[in-house]
Order: sequence, then C-alpha cells, then structure tokens
Amino acid sequence: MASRVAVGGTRSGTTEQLRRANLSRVLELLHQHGPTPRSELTRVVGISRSTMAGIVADLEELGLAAETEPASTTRAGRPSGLVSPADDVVAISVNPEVDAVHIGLVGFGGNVIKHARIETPDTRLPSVVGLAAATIRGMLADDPPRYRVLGIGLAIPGQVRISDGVVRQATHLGWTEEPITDLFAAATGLRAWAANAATLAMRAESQFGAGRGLRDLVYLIGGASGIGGGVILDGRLLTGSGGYAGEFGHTVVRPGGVACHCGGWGCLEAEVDQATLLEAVGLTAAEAGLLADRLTTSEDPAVAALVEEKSALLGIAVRNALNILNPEAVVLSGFLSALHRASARDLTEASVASSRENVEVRDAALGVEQLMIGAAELVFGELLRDPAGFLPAS
Amino acid sequence: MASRVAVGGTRSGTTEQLRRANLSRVLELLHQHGPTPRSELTRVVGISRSTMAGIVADLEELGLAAETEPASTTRAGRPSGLVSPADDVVAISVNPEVDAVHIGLVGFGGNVIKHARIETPDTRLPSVVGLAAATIRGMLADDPPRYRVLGIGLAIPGQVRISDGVVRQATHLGWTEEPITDLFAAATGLRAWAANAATLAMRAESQFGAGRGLRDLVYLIGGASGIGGGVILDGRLLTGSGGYAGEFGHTVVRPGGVACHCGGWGCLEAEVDQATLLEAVGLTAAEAGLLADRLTTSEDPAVAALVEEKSALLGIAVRNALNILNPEAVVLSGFLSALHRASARDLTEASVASSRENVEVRDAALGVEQLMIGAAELVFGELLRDPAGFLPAS
DNA sequence: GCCTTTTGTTCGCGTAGGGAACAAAAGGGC
DNA sequence: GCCCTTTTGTTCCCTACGCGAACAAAAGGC
Repeated sequence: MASRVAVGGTRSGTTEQLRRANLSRVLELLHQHGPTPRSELTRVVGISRSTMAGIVADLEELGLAAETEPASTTRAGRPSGLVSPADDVVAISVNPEVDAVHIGLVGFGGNVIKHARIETPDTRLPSVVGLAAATIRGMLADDPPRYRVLGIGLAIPGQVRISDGVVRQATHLGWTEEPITDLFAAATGLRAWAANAATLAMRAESQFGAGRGLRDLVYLIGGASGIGGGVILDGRLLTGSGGYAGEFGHTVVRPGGVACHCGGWGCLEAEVDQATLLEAVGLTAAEAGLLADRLTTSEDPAVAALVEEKSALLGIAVRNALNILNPEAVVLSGFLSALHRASARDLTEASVASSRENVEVRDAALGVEQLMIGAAELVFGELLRDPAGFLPAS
Repeated sequence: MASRVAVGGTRSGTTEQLRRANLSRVLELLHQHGPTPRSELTRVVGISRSTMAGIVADLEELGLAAETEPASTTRAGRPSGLVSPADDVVAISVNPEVDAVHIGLVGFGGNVIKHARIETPDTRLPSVVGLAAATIRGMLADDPPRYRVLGIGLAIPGQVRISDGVVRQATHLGWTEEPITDLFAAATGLRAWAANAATLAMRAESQFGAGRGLRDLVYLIGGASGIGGGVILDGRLLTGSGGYAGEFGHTVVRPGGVACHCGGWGCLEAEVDQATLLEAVGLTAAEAGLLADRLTTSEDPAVAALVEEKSALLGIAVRNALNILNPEAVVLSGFLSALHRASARDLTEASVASSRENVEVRDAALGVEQLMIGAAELVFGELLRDPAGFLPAS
C-alpha cells in the first residue's frame, strides 16, 4: 500500500531520488521474484509504461538486468519481454567457523553458484583472511572474467558493529575488536560488509526460505554456543537503538533458574541448550544434524521427558515474543527446530488469543546454504538500496 | 539521515508525491517543534531556498501554516520569517471511561485548547455518542466558526481494529463489535478514527512527553483493568501483523503462577495489579492518583515487601523487553510508574549488557491531558501523512 | 554611510513521470 | 486467411518539481 523511497547518497537532487528509488524498487522485485514480464512490473510498481521502459533500459545499461524475448504466451495481446536479473552479477559469501571456512558465490535471487567448505584448524584471523582470499581468487579465475563481483559478505559467529564492520567479539574464534571488513577489503581489493551470522540466517530465511513473503517474522536459532534470533517487522530488520535487538536467548523462562553467563538466572539460553539434548541421545557436537531424528525416534522415557520440559520452556519464550511482537510466523532453526519437530507441543498455546490468530510456527527451510545466502544478502542489500549509486564506485 | 517519502493516496503522479512528501515533512516539523524560522526549515529539510518558499506558500494556502514577521534577531543578515502551524486547526479527542467521557479540543503541537470531563453512569454506546456529540457541538458553537476541525480521535479502553475503526471488545464499557467511528461520523458529520487508549497514551508520550525525540521506545501503562503497552521502533509504531503487538501485560513473569484471564499463568498483568497495591495502602480505586505517594511514605514493612516483590516481577518483564527490543528508554505510566518511583530497584538489571547500555527507565511526563493529546495525534497523524490530500475532502 | 552577512525572490534549466496516439504482436472468429 | 480484438511497447509532448544563479532586501558592525 505504501512504498518507501530511500534517499540515495548525500547527493542532492531530489528529483533524481525518484529515479533511484524506482530503480531500486524494480531491481528488488527481480531479486525477489526472478524473471518477470515487463508488463507485470509496470502493474506491480504502478507507474506508466513509458516510465518503466526507461527504468528497464537504465538497469540494462548498468548491466543489472536483461530483457529477453517474450516467453510462451497464453493470452491475446502483444507479448511482454521477460526482464531477468543479470546472471553474471555475484556476491561472495564468507562464513568462518571453528574448524572450517565456508566460501560461496551467490547471484541474484539467492542463487548459490559455488559453495566450498575449506577445513582448517587455524582460526587466527590473518590465516583465515589469507585462506579465504586465495579461495576467492580461485573461484574467480576465469579468463575472460566470468562474473562481476559486487563485494564480500561476512557471516560472523559473534557480535559485529555494523556501522564500521568491526568484530567486537567472536568468542569461539578468539577474535576481539577486529576490523574484519577492512582486512578482507585489503586482501582482495573488494568491498566487504560483516554482520552476525544468526541475523544473516534470519535474513536468508526471510527472503528466500520459511519466511518468504512475510512482513512480520520472529526467528529463533539454536546452536552450539547458545540461542540467537532476530525480528523482522513491517518488512524491515529490527535493530534496536544500539543494534542489539533480538536477544531471545536471554528471555527469562524460569525466574531464579540456572545461572546464565550473562549474569542473570533462568535465561532461555541457559535453560535450553544443545549439549544437554545431544548428551541425552548420545550424540557428539559434530553430529548435531542427527538430533531431530534421534529425539523423535528415541524410546527412552527420559528423553521424552526432557523434550517435553525443554519445549515447555521454549514455549514461554515463544509466547512472550508473540505477545510483544504479534508476528505472522515464528521460524525455528538449528536445534530449536529439532526440539520443535520432536515435540507434540503447540508452542503458541497460552498466548493472548488475538496474537495467536494466524500465527504459525515453522522450521527453517534453507539447508546448508542458509548462511551463504544470508551473507550475500548483506551485499545485495547494499546494491538494492541504490543500484545506480552502488555500481559506479566498483 | 534517511528521509521517508510517503505515497499519497491511490492517486498516481509520482512526481507529485515529491511535493506531498515535502509538505508532510515540513508540517511535521512545525507540529513537533512549533514555530520555526523558514531558514531553519530549509536547513533541516535540506532543500533549496526557492523550493522551501513554494512549500511554505502551499501550506499557507491550505491554511495549515502562517508566516509572521521576523522574530527578534540576534545575528546579522536578513531576518527569516517565522513559520507557525495554524492555530485554528484542531482535532477533537474523545475518551470514554466507565463513569465519564473526556472530550477535548487539541491543536498542533499537542496544544490542549479545551478539555471537559462529563460524568455519566450510562455507558451504553448510543448514549455516549449522543452525549459526546452534544458536547462537541457546544465546544464549536462560535459564530463565526472559530476552528477548522480535522476530525475526531477516539481513545478506547479496549481492542480496536484500526483498519475500519471497529471496537472489537471493550469489556469495561460492555461494547462488542461496535462500528464506533461510523457512529461518531454519523452523529457529528466529522471524520473519525479510533485506537486503543494505551497505544494512544504511548503515542502522546512519544511525541510530546517522556519519549520526546526518541526513536526506539517501550511503553508500559498500568491501569485498573490491567497492563497495556506499546513499542516505537525506528520512530514508527509497532503494530504487528494483526495490530496487536505490545501485549506486555501477558509477558510471563512467573511460570505456573497466578492464573490469568487470558488462559495462561503467571502473566505480568495477573501477578502485578493495581488493586493489590491500593489495598495494601488503604486506597480506593478512585484514589489511584495518590498511590505513588502512599507507597513511598508508608512505613509498613509489609508494603515495602510488596513493593519489592512486585517491582521484581515488573523487572523481569522489562528485562525481556530490553533484550528483545533494545530501546533507548522504557517509559512507565499509571500505577507502574507509582511502583517504580516507590522502589529502589534498577529495572534494567540483569539484562544483557549491550542492551542495558544507555537504556533509561522514565516515568510518564504528561498528566491528565495524555489521552486527549494521544487521541488528537490519531487525527493529526492522518493530516501529516499527506496534508494536501487530507484537506480537500473535509 | 558603507560593507558584510544572511535570507527571500525571480527566472531559466534539467529531469522524471504521465498520457495520448500510434505501432506491433499475439489470439479468435468467420 | 483475413480482420477484429486485446495487450503491450514506443514515441512525443506536456507538466510538476526542484535546483542554482543572479539579484534584492534587511539586518548588524565598523
């Protein structure tokens, strides 16, 4: 109903912002829905045919879209050209883990073109940067160059200050106050952006996964190191005043309960953790992928009781989130998804009736490519915000 | 940094939206900051002097602003005309309570021009509408007419469906599924909008009270009928997918605790209620205004213990809100403010460190006019969204 | 009294988008 | 197979908006 018009740069030219905003709008549609007939773009955006002609021409000139011959038609009337996002424009995704680095090449629409997992025991930052830079060079070593690279998106398991791309703390990797985007930029000559991995996982699910098409979404992800999450409201990522919103891991689910490393007691993260569940079914940390299956098939009554107890606690956190945020869906990922699938409990029960209407609890839909897509979204998001302003600088 | 350009109506004319957006922007500044020199408007909005001249001229022509003689100058240079919001443009506020109806006349900037409290034991809707309509006629009975009335804003103690202004349920007044805005429109010939009273109280505090100037805000209000609240994120009211976000009253603060009418157990609203506090210090419901004073001055150790217990429970709800939303401030109103002032407890304690940084707990700043201002904001909000589009129809 | 500073005003320019008229490309009926 | 209808692309002109330059106006300072 209402569209948003983002201001391009600091540049003046308010009439110019119109074109920038329209370029952004159209490219966003292509990114989200893939190849689309020009006539449909015209309808959806609600501008005149002549204007849309100019916009598509601009996008073609920028090399961001291509108009191909009309697809097979079904109705009468002159067929409309199919506008597709450029297939040679890519973002590079990097996700450092404790024992490996994931590196990917992702195009428009969350299309993962390449995905490599490079094992390494060395998590020191210079080493990781070097390894990643070499891998990236390898991926792009076509002659003539096959891809136009927009930049690098980094999914970091830790706190990241978005404004300048500095890793404040990534405990598992032993990084503190590292200007990681600058390091990657220097090593590769590409622009780089970084954000928290859980946030990016949500972003991926929201755009192309379980949250596709939803405007209001709560995301909860459970991993070895705790519980993270994020919130999308009215189609936009909730950041909070300091950028630290979405800490569902520290929702109180049992006042006076287990002490949490945050200094509180009874936090969701302290009360419901992956290690306890793994132990109950005899799995190691590396086998976390099998958790859902084991929890479901186990015939041990102790396991059933544990699932029941933990999912009740998760239910309290979900309930609070529903009452406060009234989203369309709650998406569970990681071991929380396993817990949810193993339990018969309706996690929305006992929420205020009006907030339960039409709420759905879903499991994450994107598999191992979740983070590659999320990290790439970080880069594509920059492009989509102002397509004409993004490119000339690269 | 980023300005928002709102789409006017369904009307086309994308270049026209620019002017509409700029009119909106400038009028919003006048509404929020009062009379402002034109040169300052030019600086703040960041457009050229010539454009601002046209915008101010448009606003004057619409009768929404007036440019007066230069104020007393202090620096060199040609003095800039002072642009003021029109002082004859008003919204009418209506707030039905169980034993009375509040009716007000409010101008730009939350300026309450008139405020009447009409006692009535009859809460049946037709009776309330009739009473209000008569009072409104009386307030506007100047000849020639003194005010230009934008419309009526209704602050309802109950659930309201914003989209069509239907009261879904107002238990205390005994209303169910009432098309209240239509009824008021028919009775007065004015346009009407309705919303939940707690939401409007927050809106008032956010614009002109304790939350003035803040972009991220959590609001909690405690009244005789329970605990309500709302959230402002990135300067915008959080509505949720169904419009029922902000139900802090049903945050779980003691799992398995007191049964709540919502069907759950241990909700904040069930665990912390006004009646219990009033009883402890020997006040009646009508004397709720004295609560903060009595709680503070009481020397009864039982009262102190009660305050301690209840504020600890409130703290859990606040903590959850902080972790999930990371706001700049939490504003407490009604008896929650009384409880907060009587307690020495830091309500932000035990939140995740990063979410506590720079968070402030404040008490509501607007007094009895809070709801009059909030209800008027409902109407002014419509005007400000698209000044040129709003007026011609009225 | 003149200079500087700041702001309002006027005028012409560039750009974006709308709309009408026409052209093009498909299907459908006879 | 031809003509009509439908839908869309294209071209051209018009309008609205905002910018910027040049000039005018109104204040303070020396």
